[in-house]
Amino acid sequence: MPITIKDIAKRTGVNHSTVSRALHGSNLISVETAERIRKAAREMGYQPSAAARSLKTRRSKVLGVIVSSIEDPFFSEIVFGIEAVAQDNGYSLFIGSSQHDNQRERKIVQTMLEHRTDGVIVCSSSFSVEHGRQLLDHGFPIVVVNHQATENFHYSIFHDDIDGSRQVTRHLIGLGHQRIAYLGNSVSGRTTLDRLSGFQAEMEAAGLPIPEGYIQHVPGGTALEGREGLQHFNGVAEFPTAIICYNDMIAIGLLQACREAGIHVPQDLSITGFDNISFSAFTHPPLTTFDQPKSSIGAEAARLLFELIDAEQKVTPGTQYVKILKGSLLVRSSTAAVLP
Amino acid sequence: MPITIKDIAKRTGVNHSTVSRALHGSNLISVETAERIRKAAREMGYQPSAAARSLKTRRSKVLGVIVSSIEDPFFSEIVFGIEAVAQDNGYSLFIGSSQHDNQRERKIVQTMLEHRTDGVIVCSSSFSVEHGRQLLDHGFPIVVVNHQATENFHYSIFHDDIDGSRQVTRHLIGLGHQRIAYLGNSVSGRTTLDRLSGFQAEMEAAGLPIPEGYIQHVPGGTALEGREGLQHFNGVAEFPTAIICYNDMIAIGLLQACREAGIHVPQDLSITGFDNISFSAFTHPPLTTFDQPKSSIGAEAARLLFELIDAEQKVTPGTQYVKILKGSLLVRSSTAAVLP
DNA sequence: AGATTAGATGCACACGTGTGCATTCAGAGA
DNA sequence: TCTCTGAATGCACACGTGTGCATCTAATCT
Repeated sequence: MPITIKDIAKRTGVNHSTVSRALHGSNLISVETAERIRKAAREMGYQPSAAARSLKTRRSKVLGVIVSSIEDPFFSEIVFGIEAVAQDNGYSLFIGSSQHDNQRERKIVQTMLEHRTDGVIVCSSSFSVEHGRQLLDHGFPIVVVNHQATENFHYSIFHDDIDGSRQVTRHLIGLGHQRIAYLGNSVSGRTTLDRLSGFQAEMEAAGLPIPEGYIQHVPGGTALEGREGLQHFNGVAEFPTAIICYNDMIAIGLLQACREAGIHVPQDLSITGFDNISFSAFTHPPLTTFDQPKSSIGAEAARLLFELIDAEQKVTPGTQYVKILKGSLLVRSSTAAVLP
Repeated sequence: MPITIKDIAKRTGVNHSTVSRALHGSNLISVETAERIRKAAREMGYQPSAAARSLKTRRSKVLGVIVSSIEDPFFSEIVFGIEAVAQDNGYSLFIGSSQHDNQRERKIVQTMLEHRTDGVIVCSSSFSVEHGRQLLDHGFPIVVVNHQATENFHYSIFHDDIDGSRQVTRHLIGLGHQRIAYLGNSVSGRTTLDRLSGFQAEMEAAGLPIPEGYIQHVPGGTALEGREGLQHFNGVAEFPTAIICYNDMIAIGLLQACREAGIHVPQDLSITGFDNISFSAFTHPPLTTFDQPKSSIGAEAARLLFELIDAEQKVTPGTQYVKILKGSLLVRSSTAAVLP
């Protein structure tokens, strides 16, 4: 049976409301009694009941985080950034990973609703519009991270994928590459399209053509899908000298497939990733990639959400707030100058 | 302003207690009114308040999970197993990652206490005894996973590291290796010691000596520490033909260091990992490792915890329950027969 | 000395839900 | 017709906390 403020009140001979005020540092209470009460609370090992507090204050001091898969190192670094900011503001996190499963997503949203989470951060590109609407209808402030359907949510944090992709492409062009291909992820929506258009824009700026079949998409973002990618390019007229991959995991799979096929990276083929997950430093060869500021993205999302919570929906409706963060190119050893 | 059962009561013209019973499927309520109430609840978009419910029932329907670092793929797979069982039982998870930081750990424990989590699963080998005691003093059921100080907690789930390590060692001996070294992680306590003693036991059973300097420890379990490992063995009289690593990440770092030093794996040196994190299938060469049933371990921990919750501390005190799970050897390409 | 004021504390209600007990009502049995 | 029984529903309190208002005391002012 946990200790309550009434227990403390009984022991110190005051009313429970006095205890409540003393523990909140209210200046209505004299310093001596306040100190006496705090001392008793410490000695008795008092821990306030979050349930009772949030029932009364209508603030749960909890943020909901919905992520497609928590074991994906990309997302866990974003969560890391969120958690730091949340802790600084005295908030805890409710994390749910949907695993791209609508049923699980439903249960997670249900949990957020029941726990009256003060706000929700969505880091799942596949998050369904229906569930988003459900949260919004219940008045939940929402911030989405890298989401495709930005028109459905008013507050988003984005990474500048176009800029990142241009930097990667420019790096390859600078190394003398002319036949550069793009291997995308067809299920990731806006993100893959931005990276594709950044690639296209930079190629066009350099006056380089993109041959037939040089733009391919695999249905997913894991290493297994990356392995499949190689087969696509084996079918084109002239094999590329460089392949830009949608993300690190695809690049890693492609790397393995190339090794098995006797294609040497970077001598025969340059390969680039995207995201800079921690593992990409330990591939063979270490992967040239684009370092997305994952932790900052998470932190920024949390900060924006806290602003919304403080504003209590008093922001003018109809406005759309979008914050765009930039990353930086990380050159390792999977790219090299093209042979003359 | 969320919908409450009183709102539903007003609309259907009954008392709120009738609504409460109807939504719980109590047979005190006539089927017609119950259906009428449920219909109204659906239409109004009612979501019960977790705070109010847990305040009244003294059950939060939330499990706490304390993990040392959530971005470690090893832990996230365990969490995955926990989450599945929790969801089946109508529970949600409160996840906190301590990052081996006592201050953060304190905040996490605080959160669990305030939210009156129905139980706690600890997956952090560095979890402090002091915080464990604090949770126990407040009557929290605790299940620890792979924890070193098992004597402080009554309920634990373990992976059979001794057996696993013996299987790995036997595999190498079967390939003809005689000079086998062990690269451990000095900060991981019991786990590394068990893996070490499994190695020693199997070597002794095969009548093989372990030369001076063949047992080394690095202060951590990441790839960077694995890289350091190579230097240790460069100093010994005769270089080993195989190195058993504490875990996959260390093996991956060692693999990279070997490549840079011109040591060919597995021709010159066999290397084994431990845990089978998803990434180990994509190293070069793919890593031979021991597949720890991470998801099952998490699931088993959750099941045990639910038993404790149901028993409501009615278990006889002083008893110690330990469940041990076994994994299986996974042979890939980082090990090979020793050259004659 | 009496009136006023500021400071400190208690009282009582509210938050949303669950549940023991009382109450009502209809139908069955005597 | 009257009593009894069981089904269905309402009443009221409790869970732990926060807060507006009332109350009380002692100090200050006129």
